[in-house]
Amino acid sequence: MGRKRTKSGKIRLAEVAELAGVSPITASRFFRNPEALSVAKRTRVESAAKELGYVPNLAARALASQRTEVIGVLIPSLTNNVFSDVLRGIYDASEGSRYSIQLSNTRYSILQEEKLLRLFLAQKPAGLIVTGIDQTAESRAMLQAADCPIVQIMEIGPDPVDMMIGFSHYDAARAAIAHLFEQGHRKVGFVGARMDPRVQRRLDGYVSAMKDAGSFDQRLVVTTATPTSVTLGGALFTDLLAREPDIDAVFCANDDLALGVLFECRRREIAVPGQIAIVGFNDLEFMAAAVPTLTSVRTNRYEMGKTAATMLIDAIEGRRPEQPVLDLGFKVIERQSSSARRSDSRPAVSAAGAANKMIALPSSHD
Amino acid sequence: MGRKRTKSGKIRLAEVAELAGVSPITASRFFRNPEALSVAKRTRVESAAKELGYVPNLAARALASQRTEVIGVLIPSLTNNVFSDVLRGIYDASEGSRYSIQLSNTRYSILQEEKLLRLFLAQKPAGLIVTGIDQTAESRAMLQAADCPIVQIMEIGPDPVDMMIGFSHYDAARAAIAHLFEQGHRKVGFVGARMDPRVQRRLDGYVSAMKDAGSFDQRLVVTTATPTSVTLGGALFTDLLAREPDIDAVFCANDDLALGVLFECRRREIAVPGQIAIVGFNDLEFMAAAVPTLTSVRTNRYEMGKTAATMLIDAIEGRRPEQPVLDLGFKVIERQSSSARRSDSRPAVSAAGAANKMIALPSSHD
DNA sequence: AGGAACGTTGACAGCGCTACCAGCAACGAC
DNA sequence: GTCGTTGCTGGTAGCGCTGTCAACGTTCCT
Repeated sequence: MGRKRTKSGKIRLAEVAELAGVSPITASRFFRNPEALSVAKRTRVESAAKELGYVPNLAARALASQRTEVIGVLIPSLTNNVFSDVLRGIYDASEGSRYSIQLSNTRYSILQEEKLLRLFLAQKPAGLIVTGIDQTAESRAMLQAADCPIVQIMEIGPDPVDMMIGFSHYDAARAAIAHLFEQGHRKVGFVGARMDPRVQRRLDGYVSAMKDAGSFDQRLVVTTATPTSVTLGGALFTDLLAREPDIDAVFCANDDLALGVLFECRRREIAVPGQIAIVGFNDLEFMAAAVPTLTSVRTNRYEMGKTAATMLIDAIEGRRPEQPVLDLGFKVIERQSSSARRSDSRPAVSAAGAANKMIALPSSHD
Repeated sequence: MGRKRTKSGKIRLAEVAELAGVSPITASRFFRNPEALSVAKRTRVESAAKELGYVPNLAARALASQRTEVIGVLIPSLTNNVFSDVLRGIYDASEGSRYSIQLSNTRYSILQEEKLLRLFLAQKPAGLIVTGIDQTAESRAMLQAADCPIVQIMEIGPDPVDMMIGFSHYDAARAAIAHLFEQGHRKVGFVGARMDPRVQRRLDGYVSAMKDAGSFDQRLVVTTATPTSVTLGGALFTDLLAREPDIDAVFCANDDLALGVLFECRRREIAVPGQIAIVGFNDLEFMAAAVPTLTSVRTNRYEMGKTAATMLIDAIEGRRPEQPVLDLGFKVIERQSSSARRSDSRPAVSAAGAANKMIALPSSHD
């Protein structure tokens, strides 16, 4: 009877055990591995816990068990729509599990990422989700040495640290360009912002596709390190036009830029797709609502987050996936903005319903 | 010498203390209240910690001190742009502090919020940020009873639980309508989605302004419980037009809807603002880039999040703000989409509205 | 029947840190 | 000189839980 009972009605495991008529350790087991208890004790502990409104003390649990039930998530941006979809998937998957999400923002800096990684690892997380495959050597070493499962998301590549889920931005960009060529467009510009590694790989895909077609010209590429925005799309497009007035299509590294290009075309009274075709990337919701509807490359962001968290939790609990690297693929969603060249110069003003009819069409991939 | 040293080179406070030649408790104090140490010991502990690469064990700290350094954040949506800006502010403010953010998504359900609140409170957070002022009675009681600072964000109202930061959605909507009236628009429709409490209060503001002008008609209001989207903006506007073909303006409860209305106008070849004026809400980035540029009500979302977290941390550390309720106000950003009915007049600069916080900006561009 | 194997339960000893209080030196007030 | 007072330091005793291992009863096998 060493310990005095805590004054306020604070419910500890000991209280639950007492009410249930079992030892504290048995009650403890109930919460971690109910199957290990006999049915009789299990129900007794269960009802005792419910009656007292017991909530386990996570700090004590973490201290005693030498591990936490925290999943660390490192993403480069909180405001980018792409990541908010991924995050939603992660949070949805973690809900109902015992794990909680600890989120940190690397702001597209791999040095910041390294710093945060060190911080996270020191707290022995149950698992880790990191963005992309471009880490510092030091970060990579820490990840390799970490004794928890790790999922890299957003893209796939060689040498996964552990698990990996994403798609090939390179292939996706190539598919977008292939689509434009199929529609008869030849002089295709590239507009990109931020130029993080994934955007860079989209650019690489664009370059390779253009070179394959014998159409590559460095002057067709306009990029900036500035963070992306709709306004920026218009500005970059303006630059592109000043350099190469006779382009017939623009591949935008993301949808915000594509929307900016569309507005800039409207401002300049350039017909889309009559004079210039537009293709975006990610297929955000507004792409299907725009006039004309905007072609984009659909990426499965929500699913990516959800699957990543699910894989991670499974791995934490010892159920490692048969497939540690998962390619979620992409789809080129063909819409009005990239339709064949010969169409008249007015944008197709069609019945509201017709716009979304073009959805579908898996491409070279997936 | 009771305890054996942990086998692997795990650095505990005891190791730091030993190297520094002080007792563990003195080393502990160094991390919590360095000023309490003599300068000599302070520097000794500091260099010892650095030399060993000591990282405190947060679980042990939380267990021993009976409190955590976690700030709980409850928001209704992870994908809504509005909240991602707020979140960014919160994360930015928490960075560099000792506090970490624990985020949960209520999905616009106050029952879910209550459940999450119970979960959070059980872990004794250092502070709490909750969205809005509409909680269940039970939630409110828990918040009142919580022994940590609490900030309600996104809006202001009577009876703050503790601290509060936001603005009046009601006044903001009234200001938007006042602006439309100043520009000569009379038959103003309302388009709203999701209809969460804050959107509802925007609707209330709209209704009151319209009634003041003697122009209110229930048929001018089109709403749905469906989550918002650009596409939905077009659909709701279509409904509105079918009911009231001769409206001359639309006030949209958010910018996504406004963009959808703009596209729908384009699809139907309705001139904006010639035939129909459009006003949105929140002033997302794309509003200034659209063609025509779209008028909106600017809200200080990033600042709201940042200030909320800063106030909260200050309160946790005993520096309570002199002003527990902070009204961040709003601004009607006047752009082309709402300019005066006659085509030759340019957007006017006006100081409209009831709220003294409100400042109308000149503009058409940002 | 005897023993092994299994399933179930409990006792004990911490996990790494901090709250609390006691101790000690240095200093000023009387 | 004595007494408090202040500033700094250390010892003790947990915080609430779980890992480990031992002990027990039961079942199954030979």
